[in-house]
This record gives sequence, C-alpha cells and structure tokens, in this order.
Amino acid sequence: MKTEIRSHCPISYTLDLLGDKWSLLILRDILFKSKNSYQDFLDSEERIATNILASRLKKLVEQDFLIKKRNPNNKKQFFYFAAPKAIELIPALTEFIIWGAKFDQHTAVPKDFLLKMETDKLQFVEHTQAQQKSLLNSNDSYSD
Amino acid sequence: MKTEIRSHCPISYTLDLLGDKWSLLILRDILFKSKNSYQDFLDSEERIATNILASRLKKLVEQDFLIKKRNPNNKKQFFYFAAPKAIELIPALTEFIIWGAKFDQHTAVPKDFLLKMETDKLQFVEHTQAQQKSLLNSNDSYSD
DNA sequence: AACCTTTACTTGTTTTTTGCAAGTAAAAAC
DNA sequence: GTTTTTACTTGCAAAAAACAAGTAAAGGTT
Repeated sequence: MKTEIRSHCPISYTLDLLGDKWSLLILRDILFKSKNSYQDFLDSEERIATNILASRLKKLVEQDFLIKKRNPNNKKQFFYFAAPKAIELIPALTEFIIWGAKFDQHTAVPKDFLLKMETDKLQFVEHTQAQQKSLLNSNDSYSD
Repeated sequence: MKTEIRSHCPISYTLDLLGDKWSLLILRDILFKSKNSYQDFLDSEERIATNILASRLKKLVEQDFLIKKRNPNNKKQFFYFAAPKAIELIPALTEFIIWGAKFDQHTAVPKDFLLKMETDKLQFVEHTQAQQKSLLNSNDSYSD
C-alpha cells in the first residue's frame, strides 16, 4: 500500500497519511479506549470490515504509528500499541473530541466531562500521553 | 448528498462530516490561506477535480460550514466564507499543522515559524479565529 | 487424539467514491 | 458580437470501501 503525498503542506500531509474513513478511528480505540487487539477493533460500534481493518493495521504498522507485539500469554493473539508518532496525535484528536461534542446534538460526551476537558485541556492531553508512553515502555521486553 | 453518521463518538462524528479526501483542504484554504472562490480552490497545489470541488462546496454550505455569497463587484463570482462551525475547527487544524510539520521530513513549514506557533499556540489560534470572524461580519450585508 | 473455538486474517464480488476529460451556460470584457 | 472568465455538469474509467464467505493455525475441551 503506497500513500500518495499530494503536497508538503502539513495539513495535507497529515490527511494523506490518516485522512481515510478508518485510520483515525483505530487510533482513537488505542489512544482513548484502551483497545489493543484485532478483535477489540472489530467490536467497536462503527463496524469496520475485516479486510479494511487488516489493511489499515498493516499500513499503520508500516508507517510507524503502531507497534505490533505478540501476546506473551497467547501465541495466536497480537497487541497493537501506539508509537510516538501516534501519541503525538493526541492533541489533534482531543480538539476533534471537543469539536465533535460541541456540534453533535446527540453526542455521547457528557456536558460536564466536556467542560472539564476544555478547561483542563493540557492536563488531559498530557495525562493521556503519559498513559500511552508507559503502556509502550512496559511492553518493551516482548518480542515482535 | 447524505452523510451517514456511524456513531455519536465525537471523533467518529467529526470524521463522518469531514473525513474525506478534500473537505478539510478546502477549509484550510479558507481558514489559513485567505482563499475564497471556486477558482482559488482549483488553483491549490493538491489539484482537486472540478466535480469533486463543486460537490464538496455544496455539502459544506448545506452543513453550515461555509456561507456562500455573491461578489458584489462581479455578479458571476461567488465567495465562500467560514461559518462559526468552520472557525471552531481552527484549533484542531492547528494541531494538524504542528503534527504534520513535525513528522514530514520535507515539510513546507519553516522551523522557526513552527517553533513560534507551538510556543504561542493559543495566540495563533485566537488571532486566526478573530480574522475569520471579522471577514464573516464585514460581508454580512452582501446578499445570498 | 479428535473436535470445537478463538484469533487473525484472505479472497471474490458488489457498491460507492474519486478522478479525468469534456462540455455547458451565463456574465463580463474587449 | 466575439472572446474570456467563472462556475459549474455530464459521462465514463479507475480506485477504494463494503459485504459475504472462507482459510489456517493455536488453544481449549472431551
């Protein structure tokens, strides 16, 4: 899978890597919902197709957004962890959360949660990033 | 054009509205590059096709991201202005700029500009938003 | 040891979206 | 009155996504 880069405008570049229907939703599952396996992603309510999921995971690993590791307790299962390139997307995705919650009349985000998130935005971002970094480090020893 | 909403997760919702290959690039042109007309958008280096541009502009107007107005000095030309729903995307797009500039080895963004943007992020965001709001207001009197 | 389940995919086909080339139509300029 | 500008539309080809089904290996169950 080759990703065509339309230009070196930073917004365009980001969209070329991640601006399809599913890549950012997989990253959302990992970064904000503690999901890590193929089956976890399949179970998400947006219902990604198996072939699309497989091809997106492959691309995200190839492009260093995700790191794929065997579950040491179950040789047939793999876990996907956020690499630094993905962890650095947390500020942008946080702004998407704020925007989406503000303009979706039927948003799943509770009002008080949103309010807290907006006032303590930096804290929320840094806390989420620290969480992902420690997850990544704690599994450093695993193979694959 | 009907937009299917996959879920009311705010990230998913945002992507359902804007997560195609071109919508956010049109908004970038308006929000960050002072572009406002059909011809301006066609001239962008990413080379959108005319039919796609027309259909995206229609959708963005229908969904209240953009306001379409006649050029009062040239009856055949239209201008597209960012509505509040688009102006509120500036924080998210700013994070995309920062991310894209950081991870694209060949980014068009100069290092010192990026550094200034990161340290004075809030100021950059608010300045860009204020600019767009005044543009919108100053054209309030135009018809269409 | 044989069978069933879990897990992570792949394959083949249909549908939807995008891309490309050309054409239209009305206002404006010359 | 002819050409140019501006904003599109149309028709067809190519690419991407969606859907349904199948594969294959590891693990668990009897």
